Amino acid sequence: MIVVSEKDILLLENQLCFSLYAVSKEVIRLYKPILDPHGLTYTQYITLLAIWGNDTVSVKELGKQLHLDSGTLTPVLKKLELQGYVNRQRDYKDERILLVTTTEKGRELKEKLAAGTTHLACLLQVNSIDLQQLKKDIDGLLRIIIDNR
Amino acid sequence: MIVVSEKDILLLENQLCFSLYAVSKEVIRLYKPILDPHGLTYTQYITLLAIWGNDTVSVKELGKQLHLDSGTLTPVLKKLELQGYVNRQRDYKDERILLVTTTEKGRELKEKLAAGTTHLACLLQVNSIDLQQLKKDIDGLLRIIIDNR
DNA sequence: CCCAAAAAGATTGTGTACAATTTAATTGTG
DNA sequence: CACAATTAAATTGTACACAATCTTTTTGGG
Repeated sequence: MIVVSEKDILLLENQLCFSLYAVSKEVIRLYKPILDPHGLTYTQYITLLAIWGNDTVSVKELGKQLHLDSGTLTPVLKKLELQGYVNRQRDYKDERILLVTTTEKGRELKEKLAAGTTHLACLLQVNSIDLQQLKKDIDGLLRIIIDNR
Repeated sequence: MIVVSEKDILLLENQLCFSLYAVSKEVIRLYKPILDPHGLTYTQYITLLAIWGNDTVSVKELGKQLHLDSGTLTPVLKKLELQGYVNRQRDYKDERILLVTTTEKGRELKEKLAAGTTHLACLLQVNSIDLQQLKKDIDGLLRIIIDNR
């Protein structure tokens, strides 16, 4: 086992946090050419992913799944509505709750995006890293952090 | 080997990109209580890490190490200078280049932060994940992405 | 039933990120 | 040497991300 000495802890290249930060941004960058033609940002994209994974979903539940709050989601959802990809309407049983659903145009977009993202997955998969295992490890770390807070 | 079917690719929970995005934000959140008392943001923190790792460094080289451009770095560096943690001055041999160095106050801050971040590392290390290996895998992925662009 | 507390979004303000453009300095080529 | 091309930062504009606050609606205890 390699131990990082006290002295070296504060080196950028020894920081797991920075590796995560950097790779996250680079992966988001990979999505840009796929999303741009549809006028989508990455945040809009993952928001749509979450919406597609739920028949009907509240902003609060979306925020929980996406690790985002209403301050971020409200403008994103308004934009997606403006683009015609989602519907926003209050729950008639509880007017505090805003329910979000996908539209027909949103469903069509989902079909179109499947091809591009499959291509992206292949681009990475040709290489030697086990992405499935990597994702499991990252999700494990995520769980530990969330359970400890 | 588990294969994700075409149909399930566009599920949020199957997206490696989202796991990276989420865990990166959560790890940054962990740093907040450590950085806040010093009036530092996470971006300022990693920028300082990079500066501490170099005697003298240009904005361009900082950007390369941090995966950030001058649009992000210029205001961050100005703030760090205002707080007294770094010096900014043009290279007398080439006035286009801005050279950044740490100050005595910056070096003192480094000492103070070492304790907090060691604590943070321990908080995660008690658990079952091999963070060293995880970092290696993430850095491997980062390398592949960068080499392919 | 009434009203304080809680809950869900929306809003506001600050600080990134990053693309695109601008400015100033330097380099390379005729 | 002159000047176009290149380079390094800074600036501008847009879109998050998140803390803090505000508004509206609902809930729960007396």
